Formats: sequence, structure tokens, C-alpha cells
Amino acid sequence: MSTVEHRAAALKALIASEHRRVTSYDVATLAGVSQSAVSRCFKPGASVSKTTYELVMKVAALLDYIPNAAARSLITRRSNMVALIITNQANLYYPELLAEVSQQINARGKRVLLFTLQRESQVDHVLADVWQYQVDGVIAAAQLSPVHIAEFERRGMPLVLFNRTMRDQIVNTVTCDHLEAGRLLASRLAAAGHRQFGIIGGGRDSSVATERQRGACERLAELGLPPPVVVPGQYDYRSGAAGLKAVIAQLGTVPDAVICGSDVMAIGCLDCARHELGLDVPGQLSVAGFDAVEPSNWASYNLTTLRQPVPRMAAAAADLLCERIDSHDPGTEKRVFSVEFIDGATARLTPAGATPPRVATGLPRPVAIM
Amino acid sequence: MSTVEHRAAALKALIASEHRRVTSYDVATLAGVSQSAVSRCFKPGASVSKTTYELVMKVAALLDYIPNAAARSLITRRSNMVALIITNQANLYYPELLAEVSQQINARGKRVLLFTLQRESQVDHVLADVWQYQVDGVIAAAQLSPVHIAEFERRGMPLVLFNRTMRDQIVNTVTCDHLEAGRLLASRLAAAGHRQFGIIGGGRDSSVATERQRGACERLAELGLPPPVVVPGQYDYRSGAAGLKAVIAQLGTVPDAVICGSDVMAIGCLDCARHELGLDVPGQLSVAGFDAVEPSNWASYNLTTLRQPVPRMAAAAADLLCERIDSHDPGTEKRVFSVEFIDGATARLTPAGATPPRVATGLPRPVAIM
DNA sequence: TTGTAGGCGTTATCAG
DNA sequence: CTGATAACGCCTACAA
Repeated sequence: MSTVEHRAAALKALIASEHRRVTSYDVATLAGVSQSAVSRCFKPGASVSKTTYELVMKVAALLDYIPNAAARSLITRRSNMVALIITNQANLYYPELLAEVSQQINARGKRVLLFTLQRESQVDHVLADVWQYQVDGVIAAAQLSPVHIAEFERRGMPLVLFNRTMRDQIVNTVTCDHLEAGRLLASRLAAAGHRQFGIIGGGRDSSVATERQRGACERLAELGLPPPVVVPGQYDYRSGAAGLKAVIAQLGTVPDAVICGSDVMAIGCLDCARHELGLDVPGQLSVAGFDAVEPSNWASYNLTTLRQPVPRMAAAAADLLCERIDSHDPGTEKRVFSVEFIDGATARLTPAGATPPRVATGLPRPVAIM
Repeated sequence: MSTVEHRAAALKALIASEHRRVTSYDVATLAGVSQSAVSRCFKPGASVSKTTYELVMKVAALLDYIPNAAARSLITRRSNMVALIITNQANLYYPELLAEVSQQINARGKRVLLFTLQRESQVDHVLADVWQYQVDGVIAAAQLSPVHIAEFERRGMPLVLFNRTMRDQIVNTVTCDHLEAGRLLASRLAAAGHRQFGIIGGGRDSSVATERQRGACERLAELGLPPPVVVPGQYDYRSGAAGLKAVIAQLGTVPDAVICGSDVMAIGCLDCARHELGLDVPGQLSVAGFDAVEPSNWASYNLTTLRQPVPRMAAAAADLLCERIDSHDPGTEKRVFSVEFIDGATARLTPAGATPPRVATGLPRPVAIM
């Protein structure tokens, strides 16, 4: 007499010899039910009797059967995959972004198909793959052109941009208010008496750095302070040192404060100031960054910086995308978060809320800065 | 008279109204060829006349047609996807690993399905997804149990472990020789006259830290030095400071050198020694790490450490996996890389190749240390 | 609750 | 080189 275990083993051997996979049909045959019954057992909330369910599951386990996602997505037209397009830089500087997005997407029953970009030019290649793989939606932490955005539109592919803003584009985004962040930093530094600023910006393709820089400049102008010296940077450690020297060269003297477009540049700036130029920070020079990356909090730096709520932003991006996927509604939405001020030890600051210097324009001073 | 462009536009509208995708059949109809002809045009190296090819491609472009990967993988039994399983920690400390692996996999015509692990317990969940999605192979930078490994075997799923070794398991791995790295560091420090060592290890589940630690201890014993004080760590900044204090407490004095299981811990140790305990590093205490992460090279640290050739290892992992996938050969292989010594400024060292102290056991001294 | 039958969109085979 | 036809493994009305 042959038990179901024995017959399962024999069937498995046969299947292996035929170089094919275990299918729902195999399970059905062995369990003595129809193929659709098996299918229903693997669909949550389907109508199956408890007896059938248990029998099918037992046989499935015996055969190591697992439904084939490709076949499923063919008929459901849902791959349950989301593409995540991210630049190398973004992952280097916010490694937690990836983990958070991935966790959030998985928590919503979808998988992440990952594409990392080394160069801007790889975008076209990556998008071709995205269309092929029939992902349900895309989260992009990379610069897309309006032409690319239009293609998403045309194909009806839900898209969420992470920390990228596109002027005049109707598209879902999750961002921090980087303009406000730049203004805030300028306000706080100006309130503490800094007058001459240097700014080390980010790359040309980064809307984030541009916004931060614009916010700071705007605010300094409002306060009637002398125009800051602005030099470009590439977001890396070396840019910080090079940027500081360039600022000093252009100014002919050491500025009161340097605002850097990212923490890594701020740290480069800081190390250069202290170890290479022998400057006292914050005594002679204040240095501030953006992002609050892990090293900014280390004892050797203790950087004055602004933190983005990356985990919350990642969750929002996942949320927003899944909403768009499930609702089939092409409407767009922008979710904007505020930064958190990190009062480190690399800038001379007066306590938040202290009276800032009267603004040159004579405007009433803002009620609250933070 | 209706041009092909007009008819394409009309067909697209029809397809959209039917809520279905553009298929190769649509292209075939519009181009006046068979569906198989269209299929062949998208298969590199297939036998198609130039005329047909160009006609089909033109029509395909007009319709925005792109082959459906799910349907293809159903029949070819190849998804051209590779799962990458990585712990959050690994991505935090080696963010370049992800980018490199991803690039290498893409360069080989495959995509990366990403799974990040927050906890060990998520492995089972992740593996279930891996089977569902019919990936062609898996690269794992996470700890898998022998039971998991056996399941890969059973399902004939190619697997490459990244920087994890499994005793008595027949499995493909790409690793650094961490035992050798630990020995090397101990040798160099001992050669420079350090006698009493402290070691801050890694978590229990990390074979990497264990090997490094074992190598160092082994070598110190061979050299007849007093047994080092070993304390556990969790790979993070705080563990470095806590570890240093624990070592000092256990020893009753400051050791000559502390070997840390990772750079981040070494940096924590360094900051604690300098800023909290007021110790002169390397004057009173030498500190060394492992991994040569980016901050280890910053001016404030300039850490003595060992670098793993991460890009080469990533390429090797991708290579090895693709080989296993394409060859259908279940044979396994282990690729082992050597670390590179980074002679920073946090340890007193004599130049490489200088005569080390005679070993206590009287064995002939090794020909070359590096 | 269960089984039957058709189709998702592609590639592979084979005859012409 | 080209076209007809049969899979691939599953989901889903629909009928029983």
C-alpha cells in the first residue's frame, strides 16, 4: 500500500527527470482535486472547504510546490514588483533609504527590482528594463528628464520621485522642504551674528542642493547681509576642502560661516579648516552641513546640520506609490516634510527663539524660526 | 489614404480602450507579418531578413511595444532576475557593495531583485519570495542556516555567499581571507613592539569578525605574547567606545593596541580614547580597524586598517553566480581574496618587511608577511 | 464548494 | 527566412 508520502516522492523524481517544475497541476493530481482548487488554496480569501485546503497544502508541502509568480502576473497583469531607481551617490550618502524603502515595499506585499545608476546616461537603459519587467510602479531617487516623465504618463506607469522636484511637472513627489531648510540655516547663523557667508553647493543635476542654496541666499539677502561667495561642489569629501579654499581665495579672507550642501562636504571642509589651515572651528569659522549622516554625529565632528526624516519619507514614498497603483487614479500628490535642526558644535549659535538681528528690510521678525 | 502612422494611432487607442497591453500580435497584424516574425526580431541572433526586421521595429516603436518579460520567462524558464539578499548592516557599512553587485549583474543582462533583512528571522519569508519569483540565482550577504542551504540544493537554485563561510557546507562563496587578515594585523603590530592587546569583536552571527579575531589571537599566541583581552561588540560606533572601556577595565590598564572588528568600531574607540579618556593615539595606544570604509580615510581619523577589494569581490560574485546559472553544473567554488594593508596614523608600525621579533616557538620566521 | 475551459503573451518546433 | 501550432503555469468566469 502506497502512502501519499511515497507517491509524492515518486512524482517528484519523475518531474525532476522531465526537467520541469512542480506545477499546480501536479499537486492537483496527487491530491485528487482539480487544478483550480489548488489555485484557490493559494489565493487568500478564496472559497475553499477546510478539508480541501488542508489536503492541498499538505500535498503542496510534500512536493515543495510554490506558485509561479511569472505565470500569475501574466494573467493578473500585476507583477507585484516595484522598480527602485537610485543613483550610487544617493545610496552612498543615505544607505538607510534603500533599506527603508525596501522594507516598506515588502510590507505592502511587493518586491523591489533594483536599478542603480552610475551615470545619468544609464537612465534610458534602465527604463527599457522597467517596461519589460512590467513592474507595477517606480520610485526614483534619480534625475529624470521631462521626456522620461512623459513616457511614464503615456504608459500609465505610476511614478514617485524621491527628493527631486521638477518645475512645472505634474508628478508624485516626496521631498523635504530644502528651500525652507536653507532659509532656516541662514536665519540661525545670521541671528548669531555671522555676516559673511561662503556656500559650497552641490552638483548641477541635484535639485536638492540647488534649493538649499537658493533658500540660504534668499534669506541672507532678506536680512541685508553681504552676498555670500558661492562655489560648486560634487557632494564628496574632497569638494569640502577644495570648496573652502576656493571661498577663501575669492573672498581674500576667511568667512564667518560656510554652509555646505551636504554633510560629507561639511566634514571635508571642517577637516581642511582644522588640520590644514589651522583654523578654530567654530571660533574663527562656523561650518554647517545638511543631512545628519551617521559620521556627522561622531565625537570628532559633532556637526551642526539638518536632518531629513528619511524613514518617514521612505514610508511616505511607498505609501504614495501603492495608493496610486491600487486606485488606478492618475491624480498626483506632493508630500513635503520638514527638516530637524541639529545643534552641533561646529557653529556659534544663539539658542533657538532668541531675538535675531532686525532685518534690513524692516519687515516684522518671523514669529518662530523652528 | 491611411499611413501606417495613422493606423498605429488608431490601434493604440483601441488597445487602450480594451484595457489590455500592446502585444507582439498587435505589432504583427499592423506590420502584416506573423507573430513569430515579431518575436524573432526581438531575439538577438535570430534569423530574420533585414526588410522584415526594419518594418517590425518601426511598427513596434510606433506602438510603444516592448516584449513582456513575464511571458518570456514562462516559456524560457529563465527570469533573468537574480535575488540579492543583504542585511541592513552590510549595506550601511559597505554601501558600495550593492552598487557594484547591481552593476555587475546588469552588465550580464540580468536584473536584481532586492531583499533587505532587518532581522535574522526574516530569512524564511524572503526565501519564500525568492522561490515564487523564479529568480535564476541568489547572492546572499547574510547568514543562512544549513537548512536554508539545503533547500537551495534541493531546488537546484544557484547560490553564492558573500563574505560568509559555512563550516562543512558545500557552497559557492566569495570571501576575503579574514583569518589571514587578522594574523597580518597582529604580526605588524607585534613587530612594532606592541605586547598587550585588546580585541573588540563583532556580533555572534558574523563569521567575518569571528575569523578576524581568531586569526589575530592565533598569531599573538604563536608569537608568545600575553593573551589579548577580548570583548564583544555590535559593529557600531558605540560598541567601539564601550569596548575600549571594557578592555581597560578588565586589564586594569591601557593596552598597547586595540584591534577592532570593523572600522566604525575602531573610530568609536579612537574618539573615546582621544576625546573622552584623553589618550594619545598612537602615542599611548594603537588602534586598528578592518574594512577601510570611507570615513577611515578622513583627516580626523586616518585609520590604520585593512581594505577588502569590494569591487573585485562583487564582480567575482556576479561572475561565479552567472557561471553556475549558465553551466547548469552544480559544482561549487570558493574565491578568496586578500586584504590590503592601509598604513594609517593610528598605530605605531615599523615598515613592512622589517624583522619581526623571533617567534617564541622557535619556528623559522615567515618569508613574507604581506 | 468544486470542476471545466479559455486565455494571459511569449518562445520553440517544425514544415514550407 | 517565414508562418502555424503547441506549450509555459496560472487565474477566473461559468456551469454543475
